[in-house]
Amino acid sequence: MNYTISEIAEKMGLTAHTLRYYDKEGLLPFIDRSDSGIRLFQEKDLEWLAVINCLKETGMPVKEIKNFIDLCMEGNKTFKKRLNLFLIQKKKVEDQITVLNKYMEKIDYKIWYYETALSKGIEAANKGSKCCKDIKVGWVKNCGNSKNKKKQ
Amino acid sequence: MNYTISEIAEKMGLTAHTLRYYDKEGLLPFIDRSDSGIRLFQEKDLEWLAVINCLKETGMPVKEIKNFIDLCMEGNKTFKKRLNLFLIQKKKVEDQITVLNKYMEKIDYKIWYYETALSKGIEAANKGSKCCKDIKVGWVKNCGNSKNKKKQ
DNA sequence: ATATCATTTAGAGTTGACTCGAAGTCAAGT
DNA sequence: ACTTGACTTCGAGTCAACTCTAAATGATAT
Repeated sequence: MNYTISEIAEKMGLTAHTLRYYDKEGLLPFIDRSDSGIRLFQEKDLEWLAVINCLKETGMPVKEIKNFIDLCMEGNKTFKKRLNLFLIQKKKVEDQITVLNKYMEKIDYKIWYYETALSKGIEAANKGSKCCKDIKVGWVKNCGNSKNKKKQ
Repeated sequence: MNYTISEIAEKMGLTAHTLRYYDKEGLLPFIDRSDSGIRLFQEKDLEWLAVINCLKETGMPVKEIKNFIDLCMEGNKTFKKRLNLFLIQKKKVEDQITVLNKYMEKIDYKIWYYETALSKGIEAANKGSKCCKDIKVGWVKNCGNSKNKKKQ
């Protein structure tokens, strides 16, 4: 059974415009067409879209996704290259998660700072921090006048 | 002691252009200027930049960062709003990490798939998957042999 | 003091990823 | 047959976030 571009757009949380754009960019060379040129999406295409979506959501640009699709179209002889591509992508996602966790610490410090300042006053917040020394100096106070420092 | 825009750009891993762009967008209202109009960056500004960087790297658009900076400039009476902003941002980062972990599973499956196909053949990979049923149908199989299509 | 290099502004250009509009074609319902 | 609404392509427009250029001024080294 076939689906229209709108049905697929709906299922994938995209617009039909976006799907046509992806097609134009060479991301969807596998979709069939009717005699009159209308795209006939099938169940299997949802798998393709899921992988494209995975790569896109983990930060791969459209052009690189196209390269991957091109590899797929070349057949089994590109397995090694594709494996490598996913190994690289895995590393990138791991790095992204690491970075996000790092920033999460900063955000947690800010939350702690503001909560302390709100409940006990600014002085307590400025004195109390034992964690996150790198951003210890309240930059509340510093909205204009500090002495401290250092960050990479 | 003061730093030039280039020194700060270097330290922050940005370009001087980008810093001027941020300034133009209202992200750096706190930096001093010399009589002749040259920006005089101080240690304290590195803290500001670190927080701006944190918000930017966790996906906050420049315009929203500006709103936050504006709140800071209004002084202590905006503490509650700022706390709230960071609580929202924390939630967003948690969500991002969750999503990335989800995609990581898909990537791991792909890696497993290609490794199995490479070491034991495609059939084994197509039969063996117990996990990730949603992408179980080998799209390896589906590569290349779909009837055809058109393309712009 | 002169050359060289950095800084300033305003504004234009680039890139990536859509997003939309026009004009035409196709398919389903009455 | 006709209307309506979804589909098609092509190309232009939008938006965010830079990125660069030009022309002028500032700072530094010889």
